[in-house]
Amino acid sequence: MTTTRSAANRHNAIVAAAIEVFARDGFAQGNVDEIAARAGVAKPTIYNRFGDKQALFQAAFEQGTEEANARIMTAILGMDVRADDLSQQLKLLGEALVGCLTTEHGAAMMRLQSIAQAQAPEAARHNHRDRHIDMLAGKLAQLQSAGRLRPVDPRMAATQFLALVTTEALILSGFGRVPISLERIAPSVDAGVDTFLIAFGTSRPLV
Amino acid sequence: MTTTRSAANRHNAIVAAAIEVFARDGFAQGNVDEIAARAGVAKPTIYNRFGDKQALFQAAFEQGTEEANARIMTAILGMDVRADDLSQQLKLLGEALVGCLTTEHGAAMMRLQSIAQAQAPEAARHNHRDRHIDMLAGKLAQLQSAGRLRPVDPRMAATQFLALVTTEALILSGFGRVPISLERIAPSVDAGVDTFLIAFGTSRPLV
Amino acid sequence: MTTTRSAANRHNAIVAAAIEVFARDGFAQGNVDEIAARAGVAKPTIYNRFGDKQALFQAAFEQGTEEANARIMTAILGMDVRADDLSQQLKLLGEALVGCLTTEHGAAMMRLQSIAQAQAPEAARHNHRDRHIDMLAGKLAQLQSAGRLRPVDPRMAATQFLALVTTEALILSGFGRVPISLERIAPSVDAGVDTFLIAFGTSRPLV
Amino acid sequence: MTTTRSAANRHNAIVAAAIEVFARDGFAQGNVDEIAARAGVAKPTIYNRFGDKQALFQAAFEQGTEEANARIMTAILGMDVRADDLSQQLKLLGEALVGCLTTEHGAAMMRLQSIAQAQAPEAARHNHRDRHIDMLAGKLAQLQSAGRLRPVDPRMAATQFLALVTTEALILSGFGRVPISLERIAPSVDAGVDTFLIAFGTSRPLV
DNA sequence: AATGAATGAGTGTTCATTCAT
DNA sequence: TATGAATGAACACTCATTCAT
Repeated sequence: MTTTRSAANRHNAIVAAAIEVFARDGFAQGNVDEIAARAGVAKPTIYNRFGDKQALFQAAFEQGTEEANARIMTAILGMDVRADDLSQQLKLLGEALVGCLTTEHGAAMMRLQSIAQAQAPEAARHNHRDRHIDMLAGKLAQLQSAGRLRPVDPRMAATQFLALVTTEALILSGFGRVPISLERIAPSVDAGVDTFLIAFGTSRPLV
Repeated sequence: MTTTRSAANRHNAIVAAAIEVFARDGFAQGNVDEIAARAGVAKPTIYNRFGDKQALFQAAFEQGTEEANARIMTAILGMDVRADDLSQQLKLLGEALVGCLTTEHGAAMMRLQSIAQAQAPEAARHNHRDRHIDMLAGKLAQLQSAGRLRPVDPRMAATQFLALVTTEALILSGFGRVPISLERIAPSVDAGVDTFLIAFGTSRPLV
Repeated sequence: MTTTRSAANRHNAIVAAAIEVFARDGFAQGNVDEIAARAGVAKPTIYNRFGDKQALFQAAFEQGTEEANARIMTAILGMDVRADDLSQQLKLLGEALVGCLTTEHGAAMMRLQSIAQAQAPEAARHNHRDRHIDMLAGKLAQLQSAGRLRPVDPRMAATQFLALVTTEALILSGFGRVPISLERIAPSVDAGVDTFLIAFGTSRPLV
Repeated sequence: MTTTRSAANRHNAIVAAAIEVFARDGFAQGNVDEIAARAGVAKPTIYNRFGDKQALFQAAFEQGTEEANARIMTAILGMDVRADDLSQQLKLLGEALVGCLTTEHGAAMMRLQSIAQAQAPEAARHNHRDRHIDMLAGKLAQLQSAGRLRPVDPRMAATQFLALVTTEALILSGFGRVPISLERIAPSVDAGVDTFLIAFGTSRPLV
């Protein structure tokens, strides 16, 4: 009670600082001193709580991933499968997903993701991508049941949806290094959705 | 003739060693001592020729990229737009492209690519992706002229082709960190081509 | 009380070691590793406390200069302007001043002085020579008031006193590099005082 | 005959470059690469001709000293012991001597001198100071014979003359590091000569 | 539990010097 | 003889990690 900053506060401050620093500088270049300074704690405090640099990274990565994951899940869950304009719904979803990457935090997480890939492959498994695909596949299955999408393997469709819709954003953003505006990326999202609907929709366009 | 190793040999040995080491350990962790040892030269030789670690990385990255680029260009150029079975041609192309990534060298280059992204964004521009898309777009345009693909923007189609066909390989391989077999990835390539042809082909499948 | 070496101890040990090493080897050749070893600390301790080699030199130079300065000030202040034998007083002063240079520490400081001159001219301003001249001028002014020296500009007289009395010692000692004994240098000190008194005294010798 | 630069030319160019570089940067910091570049030769050429860095320094120091010495000797020899105005003659001499230090080359030589003192004490013996004192003593002896100076040990008088006249210039110039103008230093030269004449002249001033 | 200070182990870079031509 | 290229040996400086308090 006397301490102005609770233990949880400290913990969060450290993790937040670690995300910033690791996302900016990578694992090897990320400086524990700077993390401590930004978090407003002494270095040994970090070591007392996290053990070593690798574990600190892990913790930061996991917590950050969790947050990003929650956002993505929310976006997917938010899609209204009963709305009239399916194309628009999918484009909104696509933009929401891409938006998760263009966010400061989202970009940082992408960087952490690729850093983790290089640094601690086992940790990188926590990317939750399978969960996103499952959840999206669930939505697509509903659309199939409603006769609004062709009845193909929903996980495959979900995977390809993500590829069509997000790849360009990933590349343009340099995998999270360069911030990109939604305006810049929207056309490729829309084009991805269009292609997706041609391939998987039930109302075929003229040849 | 008398010297067992010419200057060019040394240069290549250094670059090759740099690619290996940087691809495995990243830029910051990549050890110049080890690069020198692997190349069989003294450390100052590297500094004499390349200036500093960053420039060495740049050189390695550019040369490696050039090689990978050549392979990809060859794969694209090799596609026979007049062959009867378009689907098979595209699948062969897709597998060739994915093969460029599953190669030892290709994987290394992908790792360098993402490292460069983090380390020297301006350098990472040398990834030639636009050239690949242009070249592939050229091929697709030919197919459009022949009435075998719908007449849509060929660059957009090329971009989406690459997304559909290669994304899964990129993700499964952890962006080059984990080697993947062609067998493992072939299904997703084929599925990507199938979807591509449904969306962009002229002979529509049954609904 | 429990720690055998307090922080201040460490600090002093480092500075002392730095003085020794820099005085012997110069700035560029002076090895931080050796300074650390002599001081019985780890190298990073030095860098933590002083920042870099240049700052370490500065600190050593300033502290050493301060000490040498104190000794010289004491010598000047110690001169008794009321003693009967003025010549003897001045010779004692001269020998004391020269003694400050023949000391191990004094010689080291002279070397540091010339090293600093080359290395960090702005730092070398801390040589306090002006203060010595001022203080000596004060003493000479007292002697002038007492009618024991001719009434000329006391700072000029002080400057020339120092030149006459110490120049030979400086040169013989190779500016601090070679230790010289007081016996060896005393004659030139005495001769300097004699000349000084002929020029500035009030009781003229026979021609 | 075919080579545009003779061997002697090369030699001189190297020595000149060495003087510049060593005077500016000291021995340890003086870079052989830069010396070679300034001299327009390859580094091994220097090593072929001089052996090692130390020998190169020695050679540069000796040749430079020789030149400076010649200038000083000329100044001393040029004093007219029969001129009416002795004071003026001595002041001209003093200014000439000080001028040898304010020269670009003279200052460089002073720096080399103190560097040599630190680097190779045995080499520093080549400073010819004793010769200057001898030669000046000879002049003073002539003046004594002519009854224009009191008959005291001429070497001692010469030594004190140099001290009185040049010390201030040495100090103000930071031993050659800072260029000083003759105007700035002339007063102290004149004052030194005045004091010298009071102490050693035969026509006494009023008390 | 938190910290100021210390440290061992490295790492990029430089430079005098030497081969090979 | 002159040189382009190579190298061994250092060295300043950093940083994750740990003591002592």
